[in-house]
Amino acid sequence: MTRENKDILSHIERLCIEKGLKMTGQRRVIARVLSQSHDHPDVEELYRRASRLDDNISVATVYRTVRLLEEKGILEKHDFGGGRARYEVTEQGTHYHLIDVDTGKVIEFEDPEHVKLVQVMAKKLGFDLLQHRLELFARRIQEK
Amino acid sequence: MTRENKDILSHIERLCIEKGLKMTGQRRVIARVLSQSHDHPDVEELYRRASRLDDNISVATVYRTVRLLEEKGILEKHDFGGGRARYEVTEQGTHYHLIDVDTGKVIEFEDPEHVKLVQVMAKKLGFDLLQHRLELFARRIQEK
DNA sequence: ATATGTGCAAAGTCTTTGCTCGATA
DNA sequence: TATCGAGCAAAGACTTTGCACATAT
Repeated sequence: MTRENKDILSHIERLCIEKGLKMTGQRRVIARVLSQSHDHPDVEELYRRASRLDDNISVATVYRTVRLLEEKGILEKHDFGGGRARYEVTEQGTHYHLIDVDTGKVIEFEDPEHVKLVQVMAKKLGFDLLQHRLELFARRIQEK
Repeated sequence: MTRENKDILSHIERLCIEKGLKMTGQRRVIARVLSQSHDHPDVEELYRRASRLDDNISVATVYRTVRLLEEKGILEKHDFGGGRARYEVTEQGTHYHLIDVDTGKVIEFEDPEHVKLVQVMAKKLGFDLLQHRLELFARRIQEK
């Protein structure tokens, strides 16, 4: 990889370095792609985006990298149906997903009250909550 | 299939008949297995349980049957991680899952208030809620 | 220099499907 | 009997992995 565009580290690249990961050219590209992605791409899509920046990347590497980043807590893996895993950069603070069943688009939203609520739910069942997910499958309200 | 044990229809078999499904011996067995299962088995496990009752069943048929029953609304498909789909009989009234991360066990619970709450959430975002899922990943509280 | 990452293609999982035979309504 | 289901094995879709080579630290 050349030096151009390298002085500015992407957000994810910084996180990778903090975690002590060896930064290869491929990982830098994938990190950059992830930093610029504000949706929930699957591996195939990440591979497509990464290849646009650098065609020296194999899909196997994308698979290996997302797994690595997930283990490091940098990425989150989701299953929104459709058979392929989808990824997004871990954000601080829980957020939820509403999936538009007609378009497949995912809308994110937060609800701090709900976060407290589910902790109480778990406690009532005798558990300490580690993680949770709330997913709404819905259809846009028709306005005529 | 012989007549033995046939006079008593299982709960699921009754539902299948109501939906107008052709009841083959295999479907009857799978229906019986499902009626007796109060957990969240995957296809492999259903196949194992069905084979115990009748070894004339192929795993392909189990796949075809769970898909059919899911389409008919008799079964629900879940993804609790682990790569394979897991099934449970549809119950009236939404319920939620708490997954014990140490044992993998799934605890079901209901919360009618929460059902209303998420409908409001969706509405605020401009959507009509079709389905939703809430899953808690948690660890049993230590008492010493 | 050494440990680790990558590409490629093969293999692994889970699931679906084409075809022929068999069973249900 | 005509239609639909089942078994079997092959194919599909997504993901992982073994091996030889390349690269970061």
